[in-house]
Amino acid sequence: MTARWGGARYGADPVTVARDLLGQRLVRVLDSGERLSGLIVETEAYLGVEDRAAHTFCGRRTLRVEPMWGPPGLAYVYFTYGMHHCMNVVCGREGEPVAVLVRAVEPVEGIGAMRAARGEAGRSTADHRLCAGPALLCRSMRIGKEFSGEDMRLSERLFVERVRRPPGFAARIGVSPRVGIPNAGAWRDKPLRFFVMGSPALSR
DNA sequence: ATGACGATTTACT
DNA sequence: GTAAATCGTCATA
Repeated sequence: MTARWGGARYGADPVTVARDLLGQRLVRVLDSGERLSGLIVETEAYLGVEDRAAHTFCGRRTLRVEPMWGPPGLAYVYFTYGMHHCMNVVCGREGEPVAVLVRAVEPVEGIGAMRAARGEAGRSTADHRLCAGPALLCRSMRIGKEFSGEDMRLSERLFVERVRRPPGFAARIGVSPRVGIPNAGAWRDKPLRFFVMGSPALSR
């Protein structure tokens, strides 16, 4: 039996959680019982009320972002561009609306089901590209808005499993500015994106 | 009630 | 490289 990742770790600050999630396994269990999973290879930290790029900038608290104000370990899933979903892991202390966006996963289990979930586009997609982007991983792993607020510490259908990182893993972690936030002023350039250097499953 | 805008992806010039 | 797709969410009125 594989141990779950998480517990008190979710309560750390978003930069720490973003780095610690790299190399761990994101698991989605379908209603059929089939497991879809992959190793997390790319994340971004969103720092809450001060962070102009965050949905909770200036303390915004609406129905959509309510999970971010909840206890660490909840999922926050939002819909954007009229067609895409993106998944976050809420972290920090309860009442501190910070989170980590999961941007890319390297598929491990359920690759056939992931490809099927992509529909026509999946046919010509290489395994390592099935979850190479925040909206792609939600589509491939069937993570929709119904998972916003899901408690990943307890859920049987969406959670993170602990993976033993290989020696020297920390040296393979790269850092860069976040993707797709050109209008966030000084926050645009802050080094809050973390990724496994050399992974073929990175976004874009 | 209305208008502007996305924490993106894909297709096309 | 640029642009289209497409609609929920949020701010303004």
